[in-house]
Amino acid sequence: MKVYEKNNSVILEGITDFDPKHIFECGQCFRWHKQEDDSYTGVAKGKILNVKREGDTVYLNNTNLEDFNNIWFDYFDLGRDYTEIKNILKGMDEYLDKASDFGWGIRILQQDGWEMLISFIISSNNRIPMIQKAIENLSKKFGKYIGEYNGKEYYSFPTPEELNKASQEDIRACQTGFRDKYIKSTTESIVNNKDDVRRYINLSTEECLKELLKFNGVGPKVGDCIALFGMRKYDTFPVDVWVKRVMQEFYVNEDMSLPKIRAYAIDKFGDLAGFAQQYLFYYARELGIGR
DNA sequence: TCGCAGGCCGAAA
DNA sequence: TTTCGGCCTGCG
Repeated sequence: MKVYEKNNSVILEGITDFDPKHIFECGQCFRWHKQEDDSYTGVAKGKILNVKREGDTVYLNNTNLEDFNNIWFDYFDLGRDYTEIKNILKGMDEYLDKASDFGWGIRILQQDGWEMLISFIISSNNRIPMIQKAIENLSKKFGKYIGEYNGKEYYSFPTPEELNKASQEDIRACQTGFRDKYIKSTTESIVNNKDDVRRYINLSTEECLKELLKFNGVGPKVGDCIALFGMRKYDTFPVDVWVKRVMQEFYVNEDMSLPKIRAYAIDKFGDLAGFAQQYLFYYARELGIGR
């Protein structure tokens, strides 16, 4: 892969296993929006970025080499060999073979743990457009104005201290619904205890999940998502309705409970469970499997 | 209309 | 330990 900077863009030539649609629509993030030219614009780490792919070239627009090296290389998990991951998964069974071909360009973003914590609390029993709207509202009300890109204003996700200024009513006014009390309680707990969820990255997967489940509004599925998408715990397997459907379609009985499906998958896919989950989720949702 | 959506909480079995 | 009802909100 050749990397160079040109006109406020960083260009990645000859890149493999990278597709914006697959990355931004496989269920791991909520702040990236598709543009008219099929590129995606979003906010991460307090920066606005636009991502576009043409063949085996990826354009990271509105950035420079310094930010690429300090931020985006890790954010897009570019140090990991996804070709190898897919090869191992393909060897496991025909369903993963198909699913990893279908979502060939998926990468698990290394997102901020705190943002994942609040985002996935909002995701419970909710729809994706509503989740996106609520996160957008919280950012606009309590985050910082970052700037404008293509005529649209962007705001950073609020820090724990910034969000702690919001009352429960303020939070509900951002369209969070009944999850307002969970967000308030979780934010308060973090600020009052001077906790930093980034330290959870250093914990074992088991310890990490145990800590996450202490927060109000975080159950098994939400905890798994935060651990996988925000804490680099790749040996977890979040079971949402789509994953449940695809697992029941291909692997297990119709009546198997969620915790048992999770245990089955972690046992079967091991250290690559999180990656398998992403390929299976994207495959199931795009094709409407089990509906 | 009313069920339901990328679940969780608290109570009850 | 596992099961169940209720829940903001907006869409089909």
